[in-house]
Amino acid sequence: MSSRSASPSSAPPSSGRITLREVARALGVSVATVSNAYNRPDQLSAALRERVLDTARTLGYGGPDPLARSLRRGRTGVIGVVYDAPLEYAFADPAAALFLGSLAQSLQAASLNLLLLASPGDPQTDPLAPVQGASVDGLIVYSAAQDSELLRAVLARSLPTVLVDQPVPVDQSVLGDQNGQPAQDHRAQTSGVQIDDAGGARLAAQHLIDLGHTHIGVLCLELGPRQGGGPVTPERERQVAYHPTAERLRGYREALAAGPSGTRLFLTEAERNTPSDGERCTLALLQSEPEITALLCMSDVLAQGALRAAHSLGLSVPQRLSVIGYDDLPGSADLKLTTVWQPTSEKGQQVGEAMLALLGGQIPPDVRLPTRLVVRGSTAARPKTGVQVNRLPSPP
Amino acid sequence: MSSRSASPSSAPPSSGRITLREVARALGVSVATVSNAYNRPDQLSAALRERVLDTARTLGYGGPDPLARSLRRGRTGVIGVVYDAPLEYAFADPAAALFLGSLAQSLQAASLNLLLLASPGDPQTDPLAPVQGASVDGLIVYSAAQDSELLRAVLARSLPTVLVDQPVPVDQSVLGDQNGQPAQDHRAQTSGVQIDDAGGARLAAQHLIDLGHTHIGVLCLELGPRQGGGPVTPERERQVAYHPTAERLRGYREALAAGPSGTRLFLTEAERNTPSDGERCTLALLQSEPEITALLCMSDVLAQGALRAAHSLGLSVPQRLSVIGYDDLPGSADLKLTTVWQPTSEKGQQVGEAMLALLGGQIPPDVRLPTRLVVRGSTAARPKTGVQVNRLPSPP
DNA sequence: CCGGGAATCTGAATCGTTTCAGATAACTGG
DNA sequence: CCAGTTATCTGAAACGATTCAGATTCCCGG
Repeated sequence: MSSRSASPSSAPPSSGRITLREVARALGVSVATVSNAYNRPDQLSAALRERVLDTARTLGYGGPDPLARSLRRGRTGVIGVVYDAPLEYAFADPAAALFLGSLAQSLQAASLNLLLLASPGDPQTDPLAPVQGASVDGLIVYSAAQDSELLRAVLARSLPTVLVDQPVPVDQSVLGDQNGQPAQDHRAQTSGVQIDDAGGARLAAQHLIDLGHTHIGVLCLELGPRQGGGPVTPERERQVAYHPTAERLRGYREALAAGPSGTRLFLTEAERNTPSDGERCTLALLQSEPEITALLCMSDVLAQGALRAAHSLGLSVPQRLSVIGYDDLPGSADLKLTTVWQPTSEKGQQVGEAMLALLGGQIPPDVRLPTRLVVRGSTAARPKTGVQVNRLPSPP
Repeated sequence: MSSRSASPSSAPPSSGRITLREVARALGVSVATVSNAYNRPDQLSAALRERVLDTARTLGYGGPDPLARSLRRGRTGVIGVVYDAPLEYAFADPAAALFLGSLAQSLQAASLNLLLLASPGDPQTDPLAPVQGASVDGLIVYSAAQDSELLRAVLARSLPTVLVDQPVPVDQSVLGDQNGQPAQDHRAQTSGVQIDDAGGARLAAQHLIDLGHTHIGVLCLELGPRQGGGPVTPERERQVAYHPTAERLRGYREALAAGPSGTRLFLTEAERNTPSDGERCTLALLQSEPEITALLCMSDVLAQGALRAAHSLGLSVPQRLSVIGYDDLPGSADLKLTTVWQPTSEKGQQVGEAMLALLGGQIPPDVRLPTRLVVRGSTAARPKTGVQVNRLPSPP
């Protein structure tokens, strides 16, 4: 009724996706006006705006292309989460899931979405490509080996970056371009959030020592990327690349050093952080070191496997074998697992807030969150008897 | 030594982020050449390419901007996953995590990354914004209420889309623009992957009926978005918006209809899919319907809560109370939970492959995967005695 | 010495927006 | 009726790349 004009120019806009320009042309207005109809309603009359939106709908135009908009505006509304293992591992780990959940929540408040950036398992493709090619406003590194190419690639992007459970490297060491170029001070854009990994580990080991255990098995998380697991040689221990693993190990050793001199640690490395790997490691470890009466596990997930192994070996927990985990997952209380609690959700929130601060141009201070020992039913005093765990039934 | 020229034009490129153009200018070559140095090494001499890359490094240029590249190329390398609840829920649900993991894996093979698109819990912000504003090559809908705005927004983007556990709506009903505009045939870009939800549910209910149970409680997943939980009225049941919930309910009812006429179902709806909600619901349900001897749970997570509740009430499972779950999570075997297995990982893989096919211009057929009943130790015949579960101790 | 083909490199259009700096028109009060 | 606002709308320059269609140069056999 009201609109008199409709199709002044009859230039065939052809097929394909409709653009702002075509809407503008169809109405005989400028593209700026159409853009304004979407982004700044106050810049045009309500009537015209209505007509624009109507025409857009009729033409099947779904609004400004997000990509072009991002390019022009300089912001994408996306934060990348870097994970240096195949992504399915991330989801398989409840602690990671919990962390990501709370991270996502705190970022969502600022309308930011998470882009999952994982190293492909496939050795064909370049593991750095995702990080280098991602359109993001910021990066969060959830786990990367110290001094790794991946970490370097992240910092090279000079984006706001938050490092989780990992120290922020000093400039020179990590960005050592042989040609002395300063390569931007990435430190100004980078912040760190960590937990007291070593402290928690120390408490755990101390607990076992206090209970009188002298032969303690340690189920380690991966020491470095893609290696394979198994007994840990001193040499391998020296090369530990993952910071949390290194710290927890350090904590264990510190407690040991402070305890009675006869106590010994038997290290084994899980190939992956899964219950079945924990189970496998436990079986192997107990087989080769039958005097072990307690297990320090670097995650509740591994501990769960240890419990399973103990069960299948007929070793009662905690009477014959004490088991202690790390993380304190939601399900661990049900298992009566003694473990080291860490504020996983709060960590996610802190990381989110640090990112928000960085995006806002501030430089938030590094955060360090506490850990705590939660004693439940999976630990007890070292069995009094002559400790003959020997002659294990071979696993079925 | 070799390079003779270095800085012909001395126009100050000023500060900020370095661009392709500035690298080109510094070298005195065209931008096309610099671009080719990165994207088509065969288009320039190795020597020049080396010089280009060197200069780029010196200047601190980190390679072509992903955003601009995506705009020009028309591909982003990102697939959006739409989840119509706050994201922290997604991560809290092991089944979702499992699914996402395998999905991510299958997409990673094609160098595609996952962008998590969740409805913000905050009612302030537009829940459609993430979907409308995401720069993606395709969308995967993990859970959305039927006929919802969200689903409409997804389809309106006319991108390759895969609907998970949800029927693909027919054109007209969902895209009914009042002005008869056809609005693109989105069906050609949309594919579906589902499981036999109803079938699995039927088996579960049948199992309980076969065991002689006549008063069966049902712990439902959310029937619709943001509601609140509690006993399910017939009216509410009619409005169930989530497809899996509807289907499972249908399966339960079908088995019931085929069984002895005295059997009754007592429905209650969990507010969220968490163990503690399952526990809460179970307590409430048993309180109000003490004759219940068996529980059908729509997820293993809820079942886990049910087990916890039973434990705290002193009801032994399965002697006094049978519990049956849905999903068959990795941890459920440990709990001896009888449950309905679904191929969660395969589902993720199928969804990934369907997306790949769509991106490749094909139209993959809809997929429907089977479910199976896994009988473990949490179900048994209905207790013979006069079933006096009455006089429950009030929860502490 | 010449025509033709390969090897290199460049100009300019394009991707689809946003936004700044006006231009035009309409209204205000004096 | 005019200067000064205010309300609307537009032109054109970014944003940072990719890519197609040449333009040059070089090399080679004839």
